[in-house]
Amino acid sequence: MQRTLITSAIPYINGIKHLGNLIGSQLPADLYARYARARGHEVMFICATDEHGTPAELAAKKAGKPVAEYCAEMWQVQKDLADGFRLSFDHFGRSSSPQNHKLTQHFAGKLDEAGLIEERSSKQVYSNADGRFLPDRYVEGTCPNCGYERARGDQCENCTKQLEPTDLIDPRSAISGSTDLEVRSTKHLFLKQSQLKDRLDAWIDSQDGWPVLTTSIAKKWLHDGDGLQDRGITRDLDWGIPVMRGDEPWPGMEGKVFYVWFDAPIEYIAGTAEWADANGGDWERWWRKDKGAEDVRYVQFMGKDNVPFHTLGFPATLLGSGEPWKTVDYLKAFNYLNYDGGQFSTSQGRGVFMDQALEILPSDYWRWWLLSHAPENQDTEFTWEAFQTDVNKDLADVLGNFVSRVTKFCRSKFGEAVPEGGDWGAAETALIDTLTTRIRAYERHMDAIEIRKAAAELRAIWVAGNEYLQEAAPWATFKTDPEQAAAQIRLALNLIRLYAVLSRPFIPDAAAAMLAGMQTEDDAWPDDVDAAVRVLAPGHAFTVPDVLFAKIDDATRQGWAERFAGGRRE
RNA sequence: GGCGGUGUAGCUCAGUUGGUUAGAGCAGCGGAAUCAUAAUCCGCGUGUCCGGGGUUCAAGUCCCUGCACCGCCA
Repeated sequence: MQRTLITSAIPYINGIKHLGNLIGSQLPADLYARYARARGHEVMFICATDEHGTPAELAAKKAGKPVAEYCAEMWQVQKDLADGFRLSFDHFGRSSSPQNHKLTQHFAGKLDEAGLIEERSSKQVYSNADGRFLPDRYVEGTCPNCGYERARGDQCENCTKQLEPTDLIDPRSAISGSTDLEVRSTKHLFLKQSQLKDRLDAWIDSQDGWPVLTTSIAKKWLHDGDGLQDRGITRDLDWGIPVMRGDEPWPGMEGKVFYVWFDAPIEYIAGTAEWADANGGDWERWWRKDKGAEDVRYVQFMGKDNVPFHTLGFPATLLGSGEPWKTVDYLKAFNYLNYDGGQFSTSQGRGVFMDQALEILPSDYWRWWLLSHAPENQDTEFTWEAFQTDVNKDLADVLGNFVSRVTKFCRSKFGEAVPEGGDWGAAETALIDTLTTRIRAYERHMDAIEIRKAAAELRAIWVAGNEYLQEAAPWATFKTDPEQAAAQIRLALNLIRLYAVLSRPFIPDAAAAMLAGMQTEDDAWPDDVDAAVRVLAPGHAFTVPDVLFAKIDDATRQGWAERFAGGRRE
């Protein structure tokens, strides 16, 4: 049995994600996971929340809660939304889990053993009023270059000049506004990625068929300027994974935690360990090549902004450890989804967020539109007009109406059971040939994770059913040859089951409703299409399903467009 | 500023290693059908493939250059 490990980039704990985030990793990962399962793969699909770092601390403070409590609550919120979108994770973990603490500390220890960790001193701004070190971006002040008064310590947003916090004039804490700041010396651990440059380069070269978007980003970071830079992997914060060398204390690092970007990808592994602890499974056979993971195919999904960390940062951790960890085999990166002529904006509340989306429509509408327009090759535009016409046409008219016309016609002429009698002829053979060709193409596109092409093929498969009905015209043949009409409608009823199986990765709820209507649990993949359209035998009872997809009318669409134009209130 | 990406039909997008009259869906126009969520099916595209050079027997597809938009810069 083919084994497939799938991870989606883990969403940050701070707040509800918008549809652009959803289509950038979690949703396509779910599509692939569902497809792989349908094809009989053994699948492990892992996602989690990314919980550490200063933004989480500040969000908790704003909410007036301890950070651990805040994260626990927000994890539940994100978990519920993931369920609402039918994201079929085998486990939705937390980067703050004990399993991740242990693994992150383990990796740090191994990297140190390999001579890849170096302690370095640096100067950093300390805020006496806040009682903490301030990350560069949380120091504000006047830009020495352009005089902008709200420049951040890493960069001036006004003139884009790269800055050091100590460059700022009249610096203050962005957290409290306090000007009681001082520069203190502090020690941090650095991962000497520069020493791994050639190994990473060779590793990337050895990958077959990676998307251009992926390799070009990775290569740029490897070769641009001075090449791959060493990276600080610790921070002076309270909230995070305490710095330890495996199980041992790390002298000089007391009170410090690992940087969120170091521990976050390790959560892919730790999340699998969380799954194993909860379900009694074995996580190492997914991740350790010496313990059974040699035959695993590992596929990652992420937005393009995440590519450097997955092609270089995380592999540096895995390869540098000197242990036989499973590394990614195929990495699928996405561009951005824009919203009605601009960007989705979390800060401005512009666009549709996951909770709002589920409030106004069932998840299948969103899943279908987003996946069939996935920003695979370039940024893609979401407009309400396009969403309305596409969803109405594809889901309500082409697919939903097909189910209606077939089941209702049968009910009125033959009753609610698959009719018997009659024979199939040239038209039926031609349809089965067409479907076979298209289903094989659909499989190729899904195997290659070419999502838009797969969606287009699936739609064409739906259309083929309508074409057949139009040509066969059972409503006409019924008048002259009821037996032939019975044979025709028998095939059409079987198409509903077939469509449910094929469509389930995209629209799981509608697919379930279709199978329920056909009163069958046979969801076998149609390796043999001719056999697949004979599963529902004469006499098999069915029910007419409710309308699968209600249409979106113009007034409703306009209302949504106005409601989501901006200014979401938290 | 540096780097990267994008620019193809009214709209959203496909166009493999350069090779027959540049494609799909939607929208639009015309027709057929009437089982169905006024839902379906068929037919219809003379598009400076952003502009300008160049390589080639042949370029949307390669090279140079200009323009526009977008992103990234740890």
